[in-house]
Amino acid sequence: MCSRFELNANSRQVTARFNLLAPPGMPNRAETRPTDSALVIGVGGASLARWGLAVEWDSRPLINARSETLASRPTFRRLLGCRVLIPASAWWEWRAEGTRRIKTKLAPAKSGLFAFAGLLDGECFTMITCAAPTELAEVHERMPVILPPEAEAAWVDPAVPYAEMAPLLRPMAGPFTIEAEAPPSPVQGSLF
DNA sequence: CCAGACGTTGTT
DNA sequence: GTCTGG
DNA sequence: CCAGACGTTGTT
DNA sequence: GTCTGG
Repeated sequence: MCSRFELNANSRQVTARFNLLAPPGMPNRAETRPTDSALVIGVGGASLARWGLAVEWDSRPLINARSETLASRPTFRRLLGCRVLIPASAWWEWRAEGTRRIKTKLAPAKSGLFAFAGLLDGECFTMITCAAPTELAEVHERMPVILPPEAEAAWVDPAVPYAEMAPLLRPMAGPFTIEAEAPPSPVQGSLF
């Protein structure tokens, strides 16, 4: 599921939206993929972290954590107090249509920045997922957890027990904008 | 980052 | 070799 | 002891 | 590498 997202904003906009004390250094690109650096906001403010936890049994980064089970997974359990916000403006899923996969850009219809729920492990982070609501299920059955803005401060506060935060890990209410992106064009068209 | 696809016709 | 998706 | 999981997503 | 189940 979510293996790509966007933060289409500048440092000043992020500072204002998340009440930061100082403008953060921003990622090089708006579009973030696994292992890329992304902006994360924790109890100590904003910083850059790599997307995906390193695990011993797979060379690929562990980019998602299921909300339904993360409290019982040893890999994530130790991180339940290292909660971070991941500022974003949209994310992508791939809708299966026969054998084709249609890249689809998703965002809350109410425009503006929002925050995914993440867990930080040193310099790497993972993104928490939940079931997708009906409106999005036809695109993809899962989605990243988007926190209600009023819960963002508590989410990053390690003094707040995880048990109080767990109820937040559920599908965001819509509506959403859903934009299918143009299928990739051939690198070289036919000559005639 | 890395594994897997990358295409179609016609049909095992 | 390059692109795509997880 | 030792094979298999360990985590996700999507699904042969 | 470490943990778990048979």
